[in-house]
Amino acid sequence: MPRRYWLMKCEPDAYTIDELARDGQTSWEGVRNYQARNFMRDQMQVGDGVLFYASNADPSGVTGLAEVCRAGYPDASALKKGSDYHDPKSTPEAPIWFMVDIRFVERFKAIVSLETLKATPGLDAMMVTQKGSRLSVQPVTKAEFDIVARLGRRTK
DNA sequence: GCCAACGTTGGC
DNA sequence: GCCAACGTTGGC
Repeated sequence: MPRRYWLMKCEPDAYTIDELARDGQTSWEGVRNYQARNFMRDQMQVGDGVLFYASNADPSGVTGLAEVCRAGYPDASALKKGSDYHDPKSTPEAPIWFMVDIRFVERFKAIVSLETLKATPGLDAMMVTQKGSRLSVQPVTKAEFDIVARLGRRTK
């Protein structure tokens, strides 16, 4: 299967590209949306490229690159009583929620802001640039991924 | 902090 | 299975 590309959102209060750089890799726990879950459970593969997106930030935008280093597996936090992410409907036998692991690849010199994404030709179809798009794990094309990576590497 | 857009829940 | 009410997301 060819390498695929994704955009994953996270609020800076929860996790940042700097923390990923420090940790090397992390488990993407806590996603509680079925569409996003399906992508992680069914489609994301080791080696897939990830645009790391900071949402609810000032400004919001892509702060770096990551790579899937473990394909979808059950999200243990859903089973943990007392966890913020606990879901009583999920059981070890029939887990509802899934996550992937990602590893740090690159921290952009400067954030590629949502404003920039919206203004860049070739990125018009990206989900994240559409109004009302709330999906926290989104597919992106290789062309889109490459454009954003180039924007992130340029020195202003 | 506001609020529009969206996803989920639950009564019927 | 409809849809109103509710909770959440996320840009601004």
